[in-house]
Amino acid sequence: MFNYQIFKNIENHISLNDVDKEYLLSLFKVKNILKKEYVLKQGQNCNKIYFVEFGSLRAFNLDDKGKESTIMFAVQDWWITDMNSFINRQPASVSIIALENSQVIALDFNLLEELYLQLPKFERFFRILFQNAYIREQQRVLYNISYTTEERYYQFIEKYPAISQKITQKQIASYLGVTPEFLSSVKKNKRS
Amino acid sequence: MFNYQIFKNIENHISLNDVDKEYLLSLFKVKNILKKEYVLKQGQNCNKIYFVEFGSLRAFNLDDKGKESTIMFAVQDWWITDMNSFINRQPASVSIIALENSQVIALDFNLLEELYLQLPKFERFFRILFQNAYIREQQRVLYNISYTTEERYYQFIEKYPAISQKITQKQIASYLGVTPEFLSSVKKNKRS
DNA sequence: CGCGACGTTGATTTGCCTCAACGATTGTGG
DNA sequence: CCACAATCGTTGAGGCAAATCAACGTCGCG
Repeated sequence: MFNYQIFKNIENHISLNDVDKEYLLSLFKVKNILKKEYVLKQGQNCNKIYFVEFGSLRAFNLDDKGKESTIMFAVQDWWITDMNSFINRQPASVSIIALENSQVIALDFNLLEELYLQLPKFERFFRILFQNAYIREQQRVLYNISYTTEERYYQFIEKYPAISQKITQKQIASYLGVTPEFLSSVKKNKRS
Repeated sequence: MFNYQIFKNIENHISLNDVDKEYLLSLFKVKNILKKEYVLKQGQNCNKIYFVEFGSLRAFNLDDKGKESTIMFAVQDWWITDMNSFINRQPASVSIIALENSQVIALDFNLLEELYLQLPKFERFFRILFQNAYIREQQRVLYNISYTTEERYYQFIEKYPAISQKITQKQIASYLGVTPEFLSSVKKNKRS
């Protein structure tokens, strides 16, 4: 029961004893999700944060013109949610969908708040988690505003090879913020 | 001595007694910065995080073609650093410069690590700080890849009026990732 | 087998950049 | 305090980057 991936993930930053793990298991909800099944739908209130035990998910926004923009992918060992919706109790601006059959561990907002009080070391764990997430997003902003599409494409597949294997060209394009047609033409003019 | 802005900022999320404040004061370095003075130069190792007591700063990347990309602005009551450099001990990918005469409070990386150990409630404080920073950056990514330049311009000045007052068109353009000339032409075709 | 989504290609249009020029503002040294 | 230099914001011409739209072969799935 204790050999969930999530414990290893947490123990990268803080230590857990068996009592902690028992307690955590009482908070977690393990969910199996089918390919193409939605974990969250845009507009809903998102009150859970998810950890991917195995499989892969995609979070994307759908605008009023029908254009999809991929905010993030999550493969094994990643955390994912609509953070603004989760923290500030706002309607979600993204949907989260499974790219393949997956297993996630869901942690409810109120239970997480309770966890912070019961085991303050989780403040540290999530401090480090958010710190890294912030760094990643800040670098992504820099790439978006200062690099070309070609550069961003190759940076993406080099930085996230595990993700790149599981997704389509169309999905990478929506992550980069370009059309699939344009990404296709960029790839044709191979790396100079 | 205790009436620094930074204490109010911290007390938005955790409570401080006078002993805490004394201790904090021993960690802080208060710095006055002149307009156009650099707080951090790209390439250096950044081992400090800064809180803006008053004034305003700008963090920007300079690429090999001489193009500036503004990563963030910080006015009174904001925290700013090159987070990747600060946390991962990497060379900074941005410079930070004062837009006007300013006062910042600098906190050293090692002293912050010490602070986490001495006063664990600061894990909570920075957990919340990074959580919010992550949410902001994630929304900025979404804006970047799914909205037009015109939309992003008006969103920026509505969201950050205090910042908008203090900066030039050129700086907004470099934050949005477009040229000053193009931003100028966008503004001419006023909001339809 | 047949449908629908995907990846590609090409033609056309639009968004945005580059470069150059200009007046207006700001800053600076004498 | 003035004169000059530097930077800023704007405008316009031309070129490239990227979107749009339509067409077509391929593949996975029911």
